[in-house]
Amino acid sequence: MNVRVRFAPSPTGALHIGSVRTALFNWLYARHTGGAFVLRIEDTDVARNTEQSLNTILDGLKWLGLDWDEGPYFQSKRAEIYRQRAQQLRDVGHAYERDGALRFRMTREPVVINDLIAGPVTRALGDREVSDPDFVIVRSDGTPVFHFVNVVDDLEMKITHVIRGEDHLSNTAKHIALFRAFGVESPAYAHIPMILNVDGSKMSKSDPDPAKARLASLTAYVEDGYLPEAVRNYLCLLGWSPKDDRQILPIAEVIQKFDLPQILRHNAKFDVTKLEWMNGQYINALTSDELDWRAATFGIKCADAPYRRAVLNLLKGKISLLKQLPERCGYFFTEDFLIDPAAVAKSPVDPVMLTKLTDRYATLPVWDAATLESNLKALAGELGVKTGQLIHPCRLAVSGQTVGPSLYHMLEVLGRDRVLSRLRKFKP
RNA sequence: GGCCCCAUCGUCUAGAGGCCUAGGACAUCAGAUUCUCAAUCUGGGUACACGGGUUCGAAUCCCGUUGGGGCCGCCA
Repeated sequence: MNVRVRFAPSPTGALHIGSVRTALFNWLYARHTGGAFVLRIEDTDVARNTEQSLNTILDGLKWLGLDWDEGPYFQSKRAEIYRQRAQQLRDVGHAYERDGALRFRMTREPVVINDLIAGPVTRALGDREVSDPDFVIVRSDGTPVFHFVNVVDDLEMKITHVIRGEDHLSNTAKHIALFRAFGVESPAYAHIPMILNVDGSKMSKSDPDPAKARLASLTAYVEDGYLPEAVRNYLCLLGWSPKDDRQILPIAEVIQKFDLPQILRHNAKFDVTKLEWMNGQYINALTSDELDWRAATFGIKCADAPYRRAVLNLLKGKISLLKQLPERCGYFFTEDFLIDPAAVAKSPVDPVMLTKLTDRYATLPVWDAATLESNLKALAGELGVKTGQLIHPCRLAVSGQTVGPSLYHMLEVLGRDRVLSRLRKFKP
């Protein structure tokens, strides 16, 4: 069978992280089967749609590397198709008008949904549905409703597998009834469980808690300096597993192993802490080139490219988010860096010793980490002090902080001129 | 209220009746190491929701309870 799947978001604000996972699973399944990944924009609710949020969707998918094979199709441009399909339902007696709206004559019998993930589900009518099982498919203003256009498009676009959030599982009975009314078989369904906040609440873009609301949008991860590969990898592991003990997986391997029946049936909680760890792993694995251009988007700009790269290389093992870069490496790029008062209080500086270190460093024939280390240690020995008594003040003088990369490597990268001038200028 | 889905460490998961005194990862705690730690390494603690069955044997199968989630719109 020629697999055709689709991602069908509605352009209302930011792209929800749960939608992103739905898109990812659709994409994975398409790539796994060699099928087509179709992008369809469900913009039938004119009042809520914006042009900007369409771009948010497209940019988000591109950022994650989820390329689509067809579309985007816009429901707002397919009115004629819906009009004809509505007429078809009228003709076969499955739709009737009431109060100016067109209603679908829904089956009263329980509907069996053979879900690829949840298994066979028998959906009976609820109490409120029993009293009025039929539902509106075209509003009195003539615009079609979600359940209707969703089914019509899946039919017209020859979608073979509908992979979507579990929030649609109950609605699927309506969709299957609609397909039957059209006289065709419904596509296969795969309802993937939801992702929730760690506290079990729903991830909502409009959560009253701003921190939680932020976590629900893909934008937050882009802004915070997550790598798309890391976000994608983390999302793959929410409800799916390679079944060995690895966490970091090349996407090609996920594509090869991914399949619908092994998707877990229970909801997953979104643990941003683990994602951040994973992001650190991905950052650390970045090549110098990749890190360089990504850092540029986080404000790391310095005309001296070799120096800039050396700095980034030094820092990359110590950060887990790209947005940490400016604060962690600011002192590499300016002489006007801040001397942290707390750091001064923490490690008292003996100016005499610092001067001796400066003098010794000034005479070094070569300037590399090994030489800097051996000389500092030798001086500490001559002065009868612990290396730490030279190291900490030195770190403070050249960086203004108590934490940072290995001192000798840091000095090597900073270079002789910067180091000596900072040591001479420093006043505790 | 009705209908539907689900239930292994705090979190993501491995586990498809004996290999489980339940494995891995994140987090956490302790120790080690280096000049610092937000790095690295080592080690520890922590889970089969509960109650009934079925079976020689159940985390794994069945039923119930409890708990969580979803849907019942002229929103998507």
